[in-house]
This record gives sequence, C-alpha cells and structure tokens, in this order.
Amino acid sequence: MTSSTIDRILDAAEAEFAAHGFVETSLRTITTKAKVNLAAVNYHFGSKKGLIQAVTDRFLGPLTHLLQVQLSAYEKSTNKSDDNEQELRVLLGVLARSCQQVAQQNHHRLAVFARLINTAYSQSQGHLRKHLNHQYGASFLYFMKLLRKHMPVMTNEQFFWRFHYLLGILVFSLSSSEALLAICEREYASNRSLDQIMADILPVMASAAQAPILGDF
Amino acid sequence: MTSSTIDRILDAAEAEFAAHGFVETSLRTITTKAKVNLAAVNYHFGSKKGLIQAVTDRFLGPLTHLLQVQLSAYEKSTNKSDDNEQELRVLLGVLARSCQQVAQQNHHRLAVFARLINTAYSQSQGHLRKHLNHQYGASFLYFMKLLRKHMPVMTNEQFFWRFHYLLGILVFSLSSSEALLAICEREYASNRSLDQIMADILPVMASAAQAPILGDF
DNA sequence: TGTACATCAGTGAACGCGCGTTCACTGATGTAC
DNA sequence: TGTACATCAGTGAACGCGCGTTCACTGATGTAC
Repeated sequence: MTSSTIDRILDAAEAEFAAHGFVETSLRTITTKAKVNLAAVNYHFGSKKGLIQAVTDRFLGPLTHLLQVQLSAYEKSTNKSDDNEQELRVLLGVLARSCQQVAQQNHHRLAVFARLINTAYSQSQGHLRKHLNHQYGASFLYFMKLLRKHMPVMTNEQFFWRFHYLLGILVFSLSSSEALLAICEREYASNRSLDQIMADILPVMASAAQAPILGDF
Repeated sequence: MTSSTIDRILDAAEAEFAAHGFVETSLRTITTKAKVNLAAVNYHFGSKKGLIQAVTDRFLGPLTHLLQVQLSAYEKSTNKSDDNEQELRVLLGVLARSCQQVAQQNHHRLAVFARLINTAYSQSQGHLRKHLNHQYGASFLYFMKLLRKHMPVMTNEQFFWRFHYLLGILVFSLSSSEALLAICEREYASNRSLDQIMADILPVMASAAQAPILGDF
C-alpha cells in the first residue's frame, strides 16, 4: 500500500468537510478519523489550506476534464432538437452526468463541491473565487456559452444573474442534501439518493433558465 | 438614549454576520466595531449564541408577522387570476415585499436571513432548524400552503423537494449578494440593488415552481 | 560485502494564538428609613 | 434632608480551551564507496 496515509487523510477530510464545512472541521477530527497522526496533515499537505485544496483538486480536475470532453461531444452531435427547453435539459444533463461520474467513487464529493462554491461566493473579496476561476474556469465558461444559446435573449449582465440563480438551486440542494435526505426519510419514509435529486433538479433548472425577462431591468 | 449599547451591538453584529457568517465573526470584531466593551455581549445577551438569536429574532418576528398579515389579505382578495404563473408571481411578490419591508431599516438583514437558513440546512442534526420551525414555522407553512395551489399536481414529497429548490435560488442569491453585486459592478459597471435582485428572481422562481414533474419519481 | 550517510514517512509533545467566557470591580441612579 | 443600601450598566483583565502549526526525533529504506 503506497502512502495510504495520504489517501486516508483525503477520504476522511472529504467526509468531514461534506458534513460540517471547511472551517468547522478541525484537523484533529480528520486525523482521528483517518487513524493518522495530527502532524501528518502538515507534513503531507503543508497546511489546512493545502489539504482543502488537495481535496477539491482531486475531483475538480476530473470533473472539468470530463465536462470539457462531453460538452465537445455534445456540440459535435447532430440530433439537436428545436425545442429549447428540451435542449437545455440535455445540456444540464451533461453537467449532471459529469458530476455523478465524479461522485461515483465517493458520495461526499458533490456536497464538498457545493460547499466550495458556497464558500467562494460567501466572501466578497473572493480570493478562493479567483483561484477557482483561474484553475477551472474554462470548462464552466464553455458550459455557460452552450447554455446561453437556449435561453431567452438577454444582455450579458442579465445572463450573469440568471446563471447564478440556477447555480443557487444546484448548490443549495447539494450542500443541504444530507439534511434534506434525512428529513425526507423521516417525514415521507422515502429513501432517495443524490442521483435522484440531480435528475429531479434538471427540469426545474431548465424551466428557471427559460423564465422570461420581466419589467425594468 | 436608552441602552444604545444593545442596539449598537445588534447593528454591528448584523453587519458582520451578513458579511462573514456567524462562526467566522468573533465577538471581538463586533464589540470593536460597536465601540463597546468585549464583556458587554455576554452581559446583555448571555452568550454568542444568545446574540445570534437576538439578531435573528429582531427581523424574523416582524417578517413572519408581516407575511402572515399580507398573506391573509391576499387570500381574502377577490381579483385572482386563472393564470397559475401570474398568481405564483403575485404570491412570491408578497414574500418579496415582506422581506424588503423588513430590510428597509438595515440592508444587511436579508443576507443574515439567508445565512441563517443556509446554516440551518448545513448541519444534518439541525437543532437550529428545529428551533426556527417551532418559533416561526407557522407563517412559512401558510405561505407554502398557498404556493402549492398554483403548482403542478404533485405528492407531498415532491412538493417538499420542489420547495427547497426554490428556496435555493433565494438563499444563494441573498447570501452571495454582496459578492455578486461587487462582481456585477466591476464587470458590467452596473449598480444594482437588493430590491432589483428580488424583483429579478420572482419570475425565475415562478417558472421553476411550475416546471413539470418528469420521469420515475 | 560491509559501512557510513542521505532521504523520507511518520510521530509525540509542545507552542503560540485567538476565541468565548468569567469575575471582581466601578460608578451612577434609585429606594428606604 | 441625610445616610445606608440595592440595583444595574458597563469595564479591564484574566482564564481555560481548542485550534493550526512547529520541532526534534525515530526507524526504515536506499545509495555511495
């Protein structure tokens, strides 16, 4: 087993970050759960910040690569519909499938992803946002470019806001998924999965994307 | 000036909580900003938790009361439309107006509100969620009851999820509003306000609410 | 083959810091006799 | 009216704790001569 210490730390961190967020998870919790010495985190990752980056890089790399590939496959495909809403669902489906594929190995990954975005937008100076944009922005810009083709005519600014409204659906649902799934099971005795939520969200996001622009913008 | 210390603490806390969240704001920051002794928070509010509760109670009380009143006025009104989407916008408009009214005295209030909901759903045990539900749940349940009338036919469980998808739009937009407004100004030289965002969101939420239920739920 | 040295994963204990909280205290105002 | 006591807002300094980080150290493996 080659350096399983590193993997055990990453796995434990992923689970704790997903459940309690970055700041509210201590290195002591992580290292205890990983059955690893406290100092091992700083030894392997330099700092807590380094660990967070390692955790997020582990899925953001594959995710953006997958998204890139699948999007260009989509763009080259010929059987496109004239129905914008239908096409939006397909496009959002590409994103969803990329997410699901990345989340296959570890179901905490999407919650961490959502928390990351939430954190990035929660601080107005936004060093994290800048870093993410610089490192992984290209794939998402590509996605946005395709998305926009099937949305109502609007200015760049209008699209900027609309896109973030859509992002809100995804981010809130994913970062609250643990709580929502627990409530759902208690209240409706229904055992749903993250995949089902993702499938459930697609038509909602597609409708939201196509909502008309009203009034005095 | 009767006990302006308390008000100064509440105001400073509101602003800091809105900008940096509850856990990442220290009492030292708040008391410094309020030009008040560090111990004053514990003297007047018992603990940091007590302060957070006082800050949130200050607007959740008025907000839920206002919502209650305006909703029953709405329910008694006669000029209802047959257009569900139109009616949804009106209903969401009632919520938006209540929020705006409460936020009039202090524009940080909505961001704090959003952060509160985010926090409540971010921890799966959810003591905070239970407390909010017990204290203020009635008004929001009333709102949900009316909302549902104009949404597609669905089971309680389906409505539960759909409602939280809508909530995601609102909560993400509001809790990220500071960052989003800053980006918007930098990128598009456009000076928007919270009120505009709220107005902008309504049709998006209405469309999302009406999205059809697809596939194998 | 044997020896000296280098490298590296991992460890135990401590360090310094910022945090929420506590406590003894002050000084002003109100109240009882 | 004067005096003794109670109440209460507010304060300065310290306390204890959990945190991320550091440091000297171990023990195993590889490498050079």
